[in-house]
Amino acid sequence: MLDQRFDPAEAEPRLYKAWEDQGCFKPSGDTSAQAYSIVIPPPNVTGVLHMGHALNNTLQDVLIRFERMRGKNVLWQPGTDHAGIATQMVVERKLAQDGNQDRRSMGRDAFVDRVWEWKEESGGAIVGQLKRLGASCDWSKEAFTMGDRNDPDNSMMRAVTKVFVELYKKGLIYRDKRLVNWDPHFQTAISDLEVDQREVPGHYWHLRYPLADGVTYMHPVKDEDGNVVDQEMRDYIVVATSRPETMLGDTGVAVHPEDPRYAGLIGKFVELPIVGRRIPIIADEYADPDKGSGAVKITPAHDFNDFEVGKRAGHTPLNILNATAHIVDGGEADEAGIPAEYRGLERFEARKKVVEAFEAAELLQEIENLKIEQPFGDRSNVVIEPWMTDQWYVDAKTMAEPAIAAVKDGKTKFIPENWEKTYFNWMENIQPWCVSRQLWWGHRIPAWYDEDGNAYVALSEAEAQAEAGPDKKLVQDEDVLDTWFSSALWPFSTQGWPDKTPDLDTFFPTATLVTAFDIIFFWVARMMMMSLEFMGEVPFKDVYIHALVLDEKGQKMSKSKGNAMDPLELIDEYGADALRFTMGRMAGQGRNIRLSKQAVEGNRNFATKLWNAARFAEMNECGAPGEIDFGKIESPVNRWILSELTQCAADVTKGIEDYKFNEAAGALYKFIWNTLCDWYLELIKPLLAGMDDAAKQETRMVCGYVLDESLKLLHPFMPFVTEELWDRRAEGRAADKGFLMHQSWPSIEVFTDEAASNEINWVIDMITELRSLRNDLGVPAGTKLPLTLVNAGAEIENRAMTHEDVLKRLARLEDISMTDTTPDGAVTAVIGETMSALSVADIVDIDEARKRLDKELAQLDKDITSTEKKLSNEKFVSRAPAEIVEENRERIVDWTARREKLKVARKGLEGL
RNA sequence: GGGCGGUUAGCUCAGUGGUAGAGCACUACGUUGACAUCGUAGGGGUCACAAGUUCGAACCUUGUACCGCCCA
Repeated sequence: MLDQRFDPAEAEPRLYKAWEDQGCFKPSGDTSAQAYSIVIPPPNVTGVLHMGHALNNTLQDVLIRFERMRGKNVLWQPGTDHAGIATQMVVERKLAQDGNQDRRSMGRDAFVDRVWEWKEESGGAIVGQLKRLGASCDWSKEAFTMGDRNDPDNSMMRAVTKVFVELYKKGLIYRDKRLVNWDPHFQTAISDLEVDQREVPGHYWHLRYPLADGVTYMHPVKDEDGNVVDQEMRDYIVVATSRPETMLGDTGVAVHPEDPRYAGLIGKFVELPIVGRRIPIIADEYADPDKGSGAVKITPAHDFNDFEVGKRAGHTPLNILNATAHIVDGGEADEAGIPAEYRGLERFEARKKVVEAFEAAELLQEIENLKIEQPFGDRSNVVIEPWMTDQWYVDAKTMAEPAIAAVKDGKTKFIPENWEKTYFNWMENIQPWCVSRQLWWGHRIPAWYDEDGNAYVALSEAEAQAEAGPDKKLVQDEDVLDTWFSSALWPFSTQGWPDKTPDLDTFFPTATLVTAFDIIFFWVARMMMMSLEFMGEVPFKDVYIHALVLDEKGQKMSKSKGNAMDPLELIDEYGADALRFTMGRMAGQGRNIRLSKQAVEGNRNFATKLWNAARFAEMNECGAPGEIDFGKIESPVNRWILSELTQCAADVTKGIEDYKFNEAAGALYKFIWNTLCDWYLELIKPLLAGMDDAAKQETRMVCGYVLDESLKLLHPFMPFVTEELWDRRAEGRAADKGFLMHQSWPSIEVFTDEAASNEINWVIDMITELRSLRNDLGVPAGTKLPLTLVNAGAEIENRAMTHEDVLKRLARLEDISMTDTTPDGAVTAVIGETMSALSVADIVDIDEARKRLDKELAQLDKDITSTEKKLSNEKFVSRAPAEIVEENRERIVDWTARREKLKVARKGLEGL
């Protein structure tokens, strides 16, 4: 006997373990079947499961379980990525907490060992969390972007090295000195995408740069409204900056070539305060006449725009910051002419001191308070500095071309389609991809330098040495590769590439990538580029972009806002099935998900409802019949539920195939709750309790069958409760057929029986309307009333007699009788097409009965009038499709007949 | 500045041209040997606004307003 309710906390771990122990997640290996593969977007090895993961992996698991049941040879490839900065950060922090040496004093090898130890002990917690969610990944193939520490020859490592070397040989990787986003905290370059542009309160300092050589000019003076009222003579030019300390590295001042105010100054010089350097005033369209003073200081070594301006003007960038964002010392400081008291100052200290110096020299014109956009490292939360360094770059522009073409040609499709635009927009404006990072945790760059600084890029040190010649002393590049460089290879590196393996043959390219939009740039684009370059094929046919999970108020969840919901807490409280089904029901295309606890609770209730339906089946000996022959089913209610079931199967299948998860989940919810539980189980109760053994047997069989098929259809969304019920119901099943997750997906052929549907829908309408009438009249819930049908006609009378038990039970009727004349002392109503009289005697509110009829009559009058008007419109009749016109005509007929009967009923109430 | 999306019941959202829907919340009533994590019934909407196309618009077009997000 089933318990009163499902206990997810007990059942879920047990079921997951059973699946895993039996190897249920491995591909079937059936090579005659179509292969279907998904690679998981590898979560950070430092990560913990958040709502985004929960959604992302639920949807993947729905697809995977669905296709597995459809008989495909299915692989869901799991794994984690090594998350260069994040992991290094975690381990460094841990070292500090434990009072150990920092990484620099312990040395590179020892530190990297320490990171591996951390990874093995506490990394990958998220894997266990994915299991709690029910993810049916093939864990025997779990991969890691850094490969296997104990196997230096592992393919994940070799893949990265091979790709780097080959791209270098093709000229698609090169070394260059450019500005990068420099994180002074981690002392590494980071990508644009790891930089958060945040709007913060800041200042514009308006600085006066004195003109050199005694030059003066007339500058317009404006009044409060901005009108020019006067001219004044100036011996300085004003520049505005939010970073005054960078002036130490200024190489010029730019004005717009067509700005009349400064036309005479172009080619003149200013004498840079503090450092005393003479720098030119140049014309460049970058200077915006409407912004600030219209003149802008140029610091090529510390600003991306200035870098370009400086290049155009032929300036040599002057670097004034070191790797920790302190003012330089030594040769570089000498070159820039930086006074001793500024050297070695931290950047914000230097800023303060520069401003003070300008103030003291009466060169500080104004401090404007305003919001400024400032770049922050998304991991370090410190202000990022544009900084000149030598880095390795991938020629992304060249590699993007085939990746753009592949989507244009439809080889890879985005769903929803409009994300293509985002992809194209980014790909078409792609910048060189800086792939080197000044970290220790990651794939070491396979480049060696001789003493003259010549680089040798090779698969191994020995090869590099061979290339350089025996006399050269080589040193390997200190840097590692960007984590995304290795995850870009994920769809094929996880399948054994560069070796030619059966898995690679079978599971590459993958079927679908499931991800959120924010990773299109990070990852999708890069996988496209790398797969096309090295495999000659797109990595996946479909890219399904799902929503973000927001809180109830529609805000992004974040730890700092404190509005984050923990999926594991929700799983603890309501079960993984409830969370998954909630995600599925809300995963409509192109819309974000606002998650609330209430929603999850509602879906937990849905699981309980299903559980109790199974309990009902158990109590009534509705076993597990396996396949049944629809042709032999006789009773209308059973034929009706089979047609509803098959329609549901078709809808669920279509929904998942089209990535319309909400439609699939919605169809299941509606079928199981509103059709199966609310009606079918109620309608069959008299049959199950009745004396007709044949009907009873048939009903038991159909009920059991429908329940089992429902479990199959629901399984991809709610794997645990369905598997548990499948197992608990196994007793009646002919043979042990194993796990539900390995059953065949139901057929999508829809079984229809219009006559049965009409009959059952009549019963349902009858009951609904009688209940509504009783409620409106204020009939006490427990009171049984006699019902009389007046002039109902043979078909209706037959139906009423056939379904007498059900009608009596569900509409609380004393009995049902037929008559030709309206009985006295009864309240009459029109139910369906039938005048019906409920003998309610004095227990009802006759006023309410009249009101009810008046209301309905008024509504009918309105509907009839407006439809008549429509039909009298010649244009409607001539232009609208014939079936629509016909439909409206039929409506009029039906409504008019109903109105006549209502009028009679209303008249009957006059005397009461 | 460029792009994308949204605006439908108190809330969260379905609804791609033909009688406005669901879940939650709310109100009333609870009886039936699956289920109170439940059942039955009910109230509640100028589909943001304006103009247009159409026999007919929540849906198509244009514009406006407001709200998100992405990119620069």
